[in-house]
Amino acid sequence: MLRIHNTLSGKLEEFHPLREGEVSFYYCGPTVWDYGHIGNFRSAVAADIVRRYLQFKGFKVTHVMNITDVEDRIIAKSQEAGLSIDDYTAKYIDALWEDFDALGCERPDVVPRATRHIPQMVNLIEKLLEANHAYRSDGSIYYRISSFPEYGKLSRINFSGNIAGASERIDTDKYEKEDARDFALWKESASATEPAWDSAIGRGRPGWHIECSAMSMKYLGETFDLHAGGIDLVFPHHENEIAQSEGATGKEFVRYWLHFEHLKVEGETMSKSKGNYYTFRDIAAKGYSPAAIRYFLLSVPYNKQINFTFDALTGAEKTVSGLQDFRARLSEAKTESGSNEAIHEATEKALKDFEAGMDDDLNTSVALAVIHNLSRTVNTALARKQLRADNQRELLELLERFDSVLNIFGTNQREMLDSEVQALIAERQEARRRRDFPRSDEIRDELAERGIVLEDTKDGVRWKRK
RNA sequence: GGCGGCGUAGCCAAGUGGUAAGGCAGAGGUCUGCAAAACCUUUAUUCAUCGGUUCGAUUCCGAUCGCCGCCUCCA
Repeated sequence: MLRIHNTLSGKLEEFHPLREGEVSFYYCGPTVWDYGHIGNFRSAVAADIVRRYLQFKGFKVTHVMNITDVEDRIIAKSQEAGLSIDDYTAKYIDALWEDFDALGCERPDVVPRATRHIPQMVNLIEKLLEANHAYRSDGSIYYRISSFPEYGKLSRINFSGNIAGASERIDTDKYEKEDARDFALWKESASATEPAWDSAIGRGRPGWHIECSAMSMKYLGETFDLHAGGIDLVFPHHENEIAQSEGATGKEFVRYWLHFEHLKVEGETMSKSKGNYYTFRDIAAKGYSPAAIRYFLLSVPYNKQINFTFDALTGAEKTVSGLQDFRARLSEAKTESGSNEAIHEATEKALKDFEAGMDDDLNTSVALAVIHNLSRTVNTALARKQLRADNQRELLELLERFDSVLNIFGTNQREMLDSEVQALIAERQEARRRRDFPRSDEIRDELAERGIVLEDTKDGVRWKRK
């Protein structure tokens, strides 16, 4: 039974979706005004693990990930560049998908964009106005927090305690509001040139929070199972989503809230001013493989801060390559028919332990440890020629299942070597047979320079790309 | 000022009221023509510090120090 930490209750809860066998899952995706920094992808990978593990458990998942493309910063940047919102955000959205795919994240089923859902937002705001949860002030519309007594239930925010240190910042909003805590649902455009939409509630643009309420409702219904995002979204974004959605429908909005912890760099906050700000592309450009980056990002459970260091990434690179070698060795092994009972038991135990770890609030660290332990057991058996055909088949199937969640073993397709390289390998084998080791070493060095690493085994020579 | 998280070997890091998973790096060994890979052995009497509760605490409580986050756009 899967248990997850629900931010709403603050407790570990058994996960039971609304409809048997189906899970509705909304992940608050990125704001597309820049290339995604590595912290964004910590969240994206965490969300991917959530989705994939639910599928592993047999649920049919409807995964919605929004893309925020209406927001003050995007408005400002696109105007600065003299581009429409669509033209300005296009290259960042393309880059997002490239990175997303490189990191092995399964694409969400639905990816709604705020700019494409203005009517739904307007509709929701109208409902809130009717229900007296919202009010007009100048040309803008605000949510009336005093009308929603449960406000604060997700973040457990305590406004009375906040006043002392944070009041200056809360009060600086330039618009006229009844209460400093009230937030904008609809903003009147500041200038005639600013991107804006004409609608029944006036000319303007939506506030940041309303898109998630409107879009999740459209694709997942008024009440849905799982809502995830970075921990920084708890307040105010998710708190406001609850106020908007529950204020408009009178129904429970989300049953389980999941929040992903942040990524630090060398123990510090990542920021451009500190010079430790990295995008996924920066890191990949330094020669680290996307598989290693993915492994690193999922090696620490989602609910813990992860400390990004290049040393750790180098370690992940070696680890991933070891796991991929393991799978290749297993699939290439020549085994005799039958089954080794001890290995069979170890295989079943690994599945059980993997599931137990993941069931415990998606503890990927434990899941990975299970795979490493299995790898050692199986490697030993392979070295001692104790593995039989049934074990081999069973183990390959198990790794396939593990990989349907973690996606770290790589595609493992055997590409063909060009004939020149093949000829060199054959020549080296011949030289070794003649015990002409100077020549065979020469060939090995030459191939290494071409990025092909050779390993001599009892069954012949193996090669892999460096 | 309010609220929350963290501090575990050289590095990354899991975890628990009953005696420290896993990975990387290191050391020794097996195998090998030599390598590589793999395997075996080894690497924290100890979990920031100081107190308390307990038969027993790294795990619970309190204090102290340090780091991180939210309270403002953020993953």
